[in-house]
Amino acid sequence: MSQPEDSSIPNRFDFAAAASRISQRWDAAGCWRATVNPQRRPFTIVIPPPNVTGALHLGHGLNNTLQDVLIRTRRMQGFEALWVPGTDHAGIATQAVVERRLKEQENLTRHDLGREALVQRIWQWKDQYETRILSQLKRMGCSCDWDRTRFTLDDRCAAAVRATFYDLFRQRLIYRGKRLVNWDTFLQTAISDDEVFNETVKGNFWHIRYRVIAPQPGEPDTVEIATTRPETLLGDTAVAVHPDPAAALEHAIAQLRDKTNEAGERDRVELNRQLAELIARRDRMLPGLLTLRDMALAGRQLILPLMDRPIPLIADPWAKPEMGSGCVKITPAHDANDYEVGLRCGLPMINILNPDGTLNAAAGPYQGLTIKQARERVVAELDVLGQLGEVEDRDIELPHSDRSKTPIEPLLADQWFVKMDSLAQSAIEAVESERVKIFPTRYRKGYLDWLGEKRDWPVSRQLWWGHRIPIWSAGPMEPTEAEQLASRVDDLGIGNESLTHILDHDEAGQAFLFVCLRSENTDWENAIESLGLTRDPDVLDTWFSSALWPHSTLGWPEPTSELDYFYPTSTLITSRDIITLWVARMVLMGLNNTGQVPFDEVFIHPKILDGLGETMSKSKGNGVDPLDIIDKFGPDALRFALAWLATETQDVRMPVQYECPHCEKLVDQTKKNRSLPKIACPACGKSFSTQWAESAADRELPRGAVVSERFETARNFVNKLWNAARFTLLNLDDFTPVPVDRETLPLEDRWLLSRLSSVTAEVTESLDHYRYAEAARVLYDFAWDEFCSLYVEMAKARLADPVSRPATQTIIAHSLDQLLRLLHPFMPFVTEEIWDHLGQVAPRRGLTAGADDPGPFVMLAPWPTPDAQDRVDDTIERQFAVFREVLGAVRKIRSSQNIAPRESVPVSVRCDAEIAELLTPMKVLLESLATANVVDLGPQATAFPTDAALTIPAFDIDVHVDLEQFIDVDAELQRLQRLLTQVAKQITGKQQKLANENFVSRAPAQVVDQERLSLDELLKQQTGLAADIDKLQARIGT
RNA sequence: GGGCGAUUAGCUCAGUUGGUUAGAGCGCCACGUUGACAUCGUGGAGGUCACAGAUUCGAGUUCUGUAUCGCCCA
Repeated sequence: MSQPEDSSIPNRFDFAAAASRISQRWDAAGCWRATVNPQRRPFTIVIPPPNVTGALHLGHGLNNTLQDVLIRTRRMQGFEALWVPGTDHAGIATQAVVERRLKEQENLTRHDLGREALVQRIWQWKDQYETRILSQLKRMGCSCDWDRTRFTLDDRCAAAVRATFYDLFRQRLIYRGKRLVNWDTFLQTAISDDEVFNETVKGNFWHIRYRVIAPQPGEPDTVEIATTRPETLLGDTAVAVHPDPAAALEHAIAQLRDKTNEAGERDRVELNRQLAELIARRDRMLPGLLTLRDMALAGRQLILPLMDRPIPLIADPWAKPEMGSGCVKITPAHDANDYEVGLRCGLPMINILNPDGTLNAAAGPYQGLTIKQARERVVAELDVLGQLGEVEDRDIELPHSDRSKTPIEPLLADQWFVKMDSLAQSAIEAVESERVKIFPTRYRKGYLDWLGEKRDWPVSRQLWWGHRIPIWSAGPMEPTEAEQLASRVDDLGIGNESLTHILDHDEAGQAFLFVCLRSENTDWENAIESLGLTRDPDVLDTWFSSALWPHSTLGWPEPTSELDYFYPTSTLITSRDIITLWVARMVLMGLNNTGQVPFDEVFIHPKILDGLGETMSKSKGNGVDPLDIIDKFGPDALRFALAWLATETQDVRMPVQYECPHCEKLVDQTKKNRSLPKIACPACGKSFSTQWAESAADRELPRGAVVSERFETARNFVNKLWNAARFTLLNLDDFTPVPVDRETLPLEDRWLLSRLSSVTAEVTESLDHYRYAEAARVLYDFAWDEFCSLYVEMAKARLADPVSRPATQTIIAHSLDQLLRLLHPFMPFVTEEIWDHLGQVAPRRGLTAGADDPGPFVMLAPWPTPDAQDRVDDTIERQFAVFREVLGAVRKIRSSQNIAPRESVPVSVRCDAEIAELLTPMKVLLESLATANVVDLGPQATAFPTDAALTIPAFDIDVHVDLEQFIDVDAELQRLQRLLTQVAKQITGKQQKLANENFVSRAPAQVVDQERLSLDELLKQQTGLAADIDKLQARIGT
């Protein structure tokens, strides 16, 4: 054996140096590049484009690791594998971030800057973070086709957006309408329902009396309502009472009664009390409510306080007789429910708000006030008038903008909508028919339910950052005037492939002309504007462009060869929170634009939570930068750990610590410190910086690495692989592949090849079904417990023997080669680095005659397939299972006796003839791995005079160790007693089971037999143990 | 209020169709360092599988209910 000498291979994998070197090699060779290649089957993934609001965190780390594992596997499997990278402009989020900084750092608003300058600023921000994000992905090893990097606001995406908008507009699937939107008064834009969160705040419930105009005898002269937003009464257009209060109350009572009957003992008291109260309420209030109902039907009107405007008393089921006074004020322009009432009853809708949240002219004397000021004045003046009733304190669920964190005002506004009816239906059918398969399948329901509501999609955003809506409009005007204008637009001669328009009318009969242009063209735009049309100032919802991502990135609407070849894409890998916002919309837009689904499969992966169980997010500051982990543990450890954790049902909890760069103490990340730019170490008192450091002073501090013990396992695994490879490489210095005759190979070689086949099949199968964690576990266990701990150990002796050395080298080189391929998708850097070294000492390797040239990159090497020759050999795998049991038994006895590792012990193994035959050729292995001397093996083997024994009941084997030289009687007695207790417990259990008539008669005979057999074995074991104990005690006695 | 998921060792998580003694990593204990690896090796301790019922010869696994936590929707 050539002595493994001090070589150039270090005993730790220097991932920092290797990673950049390997990345450069991949880049130079274009390993990640995909081209239209009819010789191969395509496999395509589009990245869920990270938004450019900020840098990536571990959630993205997981998402992109899983994509890269898949794309690397498919590439090795011979597919033309394309992974399209890119980023998302994230309209409102990015603009909000930039605006916030503008305010903080320069005390300027976007209006101070103007549209063009603000957009300029946002582009700068985008450039900075796009660079950051792409470099994060590259350092993680993501094998995207970087030449195809896209941005949702780039020219190609813009062309796709324009073409889509034009098409939908022409199909009348885009329309303009007045809708109640969530108005963010801070950002001055409408935001979608998905960007709203509810927060409970302390507020009041004001009771207000409205006077009745000309009440008839027996009728009240005021009607009381209650509201949490008294200032909105300025926009009231009605007060409602329930049309059938008696029935409504009976219904409420019946419901409560049912609930009471079903409730448990504990809740019943409270429910009964509520029930009594409700019945009392009915008795007390019903006559009054009936009167009010009749008044409404008779057309009675009220005087709106402060505005002195008559408004009708109406009958509408929105008024709940079981709540408050039973009457409710109706403000259709500022409340979603009231809006519905307004539509039902044909009420006027009076908008009292300006975009900035101050009141407008419709609020009369209150014009110009903020909402808060108006509220105070309205309440004060009502009080003076004597129309203010009770004022209650109350917790109120108030919608807030997720973007500005300020309260939302519901506001009636002109918006563009996408009509969802047929589009949503197509996306529903795509999933129901399994043209798009969603994994895990439980996520189908949410997708289908959401689409099933078919709510029209408001796509206008009152922002400056985004795809500007390609609509020019004129109006209101007389219909004839509009028609004339339309024909003048036609006369521009742009052609109806590029320009389309519609005429619309409002309730008052006034006309509007809307012109849509299919592509960007300054001349046409100028011509249209010279006719007096003006361009819509709004931009489109970000998701509009994201919805096109799978086809726009491949060139649509141009009929590119890429689109033809790579589309539909194969798999989309994303996280569950955007199934509706994004996945559903991609499906329906893909179908509309291309007639095909955008992807065949969707895999939804778990989320990474912080140590407190909260999702990581940029705004919370608990996001861990993957680069921190890479710096500390290496990119392979990051990836392997994330894949290892990505099981199907559980989100991943990831407690992290900062490592103080001064004293190396770990500081837990907490709610308090997680968003600070610098942290003072509680141990040594010195400060260090975090990823949030911005000021020059903070940046000068040494950086505190973010660590988590959850990456250590993977880091250690990388190192284990590295060292197993190092051992192999050091033993291949004189290597030339030799032909291998499988039939005559030593047992351990055949075992390893069989295991390699099993593992290949398991890993391939797991990855095909997105079971990343399972694949990672199988590889980890195989590489560590079987390849390293067993095979490498067994190979040591054979490598030392010149006769067996060449064949052993051939097998170990081949096995390492295969293992590297299987691990490559998870750990691309360390495997590529080892591959390079392996290529130098074993440029040709493998088991076929003459061996193969495996090529310069494992990244491009063919994925292993278990072929017929390497078939799984169950007999050998069982044989090794027996062997490992025997090995473990010897080691356990040694350990319990504290026998020094170097001391060889005599061993005798009693077993049946068949097992003896299996184990005999493995005697040498047993002796070397257990430091033992096997003196007897077979049915005739017996105990030693001074003996320690362990029974392996599953195989009916007794392992004896001669303790003559080593006996520690007390230790041995202790061990035996412990065993005896365990065995006795099991015996009792089995005896009870077998005494059970039901079990014996009803369980399958096979199971019963097995129980009998194992009871017999246990009893034998018990007898043996008792005898051993007696013997030892006798020994003490003598 | 509706939907989905979770609850297994001190911590973070596996556990396939119900069937021997419920596993892993980390942490803990004991022993071990002259050659691949201390980012290591060998062995050990540690679990009423959230709780209560039901089905079954047999339940971590199936069903029902309860509690707690998380996410989504209203």
